Amino acid sequence: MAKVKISDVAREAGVSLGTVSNALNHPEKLRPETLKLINETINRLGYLPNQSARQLAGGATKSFGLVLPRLDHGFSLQIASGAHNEARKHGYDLLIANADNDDILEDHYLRYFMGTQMSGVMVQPMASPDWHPALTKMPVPIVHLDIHCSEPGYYVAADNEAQGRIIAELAIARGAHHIVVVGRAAFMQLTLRVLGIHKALALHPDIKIEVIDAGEWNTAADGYGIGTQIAARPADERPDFVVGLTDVLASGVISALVDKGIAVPGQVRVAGCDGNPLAWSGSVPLTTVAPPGYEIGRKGVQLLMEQIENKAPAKTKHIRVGSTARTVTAVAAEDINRQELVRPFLLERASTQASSQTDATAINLGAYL
Amino acid sequence: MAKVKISDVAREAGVSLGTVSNALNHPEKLRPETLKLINETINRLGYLPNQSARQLAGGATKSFGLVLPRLDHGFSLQIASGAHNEARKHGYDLLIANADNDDILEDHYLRYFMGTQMSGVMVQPMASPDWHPALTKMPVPIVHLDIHCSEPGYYVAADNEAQGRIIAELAIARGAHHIVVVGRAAFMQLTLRVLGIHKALALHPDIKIEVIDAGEWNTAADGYGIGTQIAARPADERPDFVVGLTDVLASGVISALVDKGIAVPGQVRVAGCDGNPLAWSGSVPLTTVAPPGYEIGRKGVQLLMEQIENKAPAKTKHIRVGSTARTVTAVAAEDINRQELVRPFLLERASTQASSQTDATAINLGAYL
DNA sequence: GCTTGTACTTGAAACGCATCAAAGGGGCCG
DNA sequence: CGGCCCCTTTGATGCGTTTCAAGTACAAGC
Repeated sequence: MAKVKISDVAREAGVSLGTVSNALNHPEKLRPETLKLINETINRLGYLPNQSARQLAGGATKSFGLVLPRLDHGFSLQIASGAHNEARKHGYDLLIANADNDDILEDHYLRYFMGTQMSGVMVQPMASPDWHPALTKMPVPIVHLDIHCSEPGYYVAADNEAQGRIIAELAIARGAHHIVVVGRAAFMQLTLRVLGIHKALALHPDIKIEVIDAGEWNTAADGYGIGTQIAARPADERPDFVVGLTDVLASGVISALVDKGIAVPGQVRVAGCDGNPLAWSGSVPLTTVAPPGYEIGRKGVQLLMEQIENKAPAKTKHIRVGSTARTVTAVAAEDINRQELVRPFLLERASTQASSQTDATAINLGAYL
Repeated sequence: MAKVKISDVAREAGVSLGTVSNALNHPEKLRPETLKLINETINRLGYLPNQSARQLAGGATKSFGLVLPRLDHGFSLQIASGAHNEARKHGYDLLIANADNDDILEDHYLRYFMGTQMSGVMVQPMASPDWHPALTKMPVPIVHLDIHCSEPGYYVAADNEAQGRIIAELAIARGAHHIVVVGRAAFMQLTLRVLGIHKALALHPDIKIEVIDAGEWNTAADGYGIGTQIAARPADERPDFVVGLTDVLASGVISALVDKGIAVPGQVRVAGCDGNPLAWSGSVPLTTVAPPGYEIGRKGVQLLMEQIENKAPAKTKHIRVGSTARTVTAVAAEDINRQELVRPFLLERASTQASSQTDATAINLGAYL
């Protein structure tokens, strides 16, 4: 089953090689009947252009590459979705690679994309702030997502500090006196969230704050452990507000509390960070601050386009998405709707009910807060 | 910022073009010192091999393409995850494209992948049973996922009929007298589920069964509508068991019932199909039959490998995954754990509690059934 | 010193296509 | 009928690699 090449089509159709090429790339240049003849021949022979050859001969391809650390994280999916839509809008393809939480693989795919004459590449890097400056210097536009660092380059990230602030303000608004933050700030993103919380609480010295490490991976089980521990405390040492640095942690905490007979949100309120639909499962609806993944993906592609279109683009550009409370909410909620990532319909119900109740700066998805 | 090419490296390192190529592809052929010199030069210049040229000159690449209808569907993600792991195991890359529920895009990406000298391509096609036989004839191994049809080719799919049977048996085991199936069997997969249910119930003529169309898209809102309608019935016309053809539908039904004051599972039990974590959100834990997405992805890659390695592979091969109750459960549960798609930890708890209670053939994720 | 063998290295050819300067064909005008 | 212009088609050239037959250098063996 030898591959059909352009010259086969040309011979079969009785035209020249260049004409077939034109039929593919500049159909408007051909006489309609010639075009039709060629297209028929193409279909008849089952011809498929060799992309490698096209790219080699023609230069850059109209496609972007996106390297994600995992595919099963809602945030990454939102990024992918936003990037995809924006890319299509500009007529570009988007190819996605899963680095599977592996630095080596991430690097591998990144180089692969850059070597494939992609018009641009985006990464949501693993937690390495000093991420491969070598790759940034390559002659391929690259945008880093969900990360900020001081290296020159293009970055789009959620304002994690603002997320912390929002959560803290939520706690304050709910009259919290004793807040426990659960999770290990293993990544810059998480550190910033904690920082935001602290900053917001600095104005309220009367509120007691405690940060509890939950183990290396911030799993639901870790959260459950901490939750159990909290439940075991005498009532007066128990916090009235728990913040999970991730939704998954918060989810574990809630389960533990409920299991131990502590009412949520009756006795203890719990909130998370991430807007991670995968953590909102089971009996654990969660109030959360969602970083605008969709928007980050979109902005990323826009930055790529900017680099492509401007001959001499800025060397560095940092974009922080959702730096204000209102933006975080609005964008995130809109995203989720748009993507049908979570029961949009229930979301709708919830927001209708909640709208008059408070100017909540977080998405309230359930009745737990 | 002109791109560095292999000839630049060669000149700079004072060796010939072919030697640099060897350094990249057959390092064992070079004298260690030459290799070192070349590698240093490569790093110094920031050389990145042009993949297009490599592929053009060298033939197939060790990578697979996977075209998915959506990225935000848990099932597709499981497929991606399984395919990814299996591909890496064989030393192949996996590139993913999002067809965004668009036939045109699906076709586009498919052709793109085939034209990129991919070693093989996999699709989870939109619901077109007579899917593009033209592409099947291309000289690139292709595997269709989650679909069966009579065209020759390679297929891996969940046994949807078995899923229906499992749900029905579950209902029977729970002592159901009146079952309502909610959803429009718009796709073959859904039709098969309904068929499975009917077949299983054929042995129980005493059980009343009703199928209610829920509108074109089987949304949560559709489910909510049906749920409301069911709730409005006089108690004796109300079913005691509702099956959502998808989890999303079931999720909507539960919400409606609960909103209207009907106890779930007290008065009405509800089950879904899909194993879709995204539907298990909020206050809607769900018993569901999960098709083994991870396994389907894995098997798909295996079929690809089979086609690649055998010179004269079978023309057609259909694989049905999870045709027995036990398999469906085991694989799915294992998957979910492996991928941390849903709070694996809670799953663990649930299964511990449930284990002695019944030989449930479905994943029981909550207390609702 | 010559041969044979070993261990690397060389560079031309080919991969399949897009491009573009040039050629071809036909209509229109004078 | 000739000249001109426009529309369409042609095909040689080059894209950056890999490959592989041919070449080089050096060592060992006779």
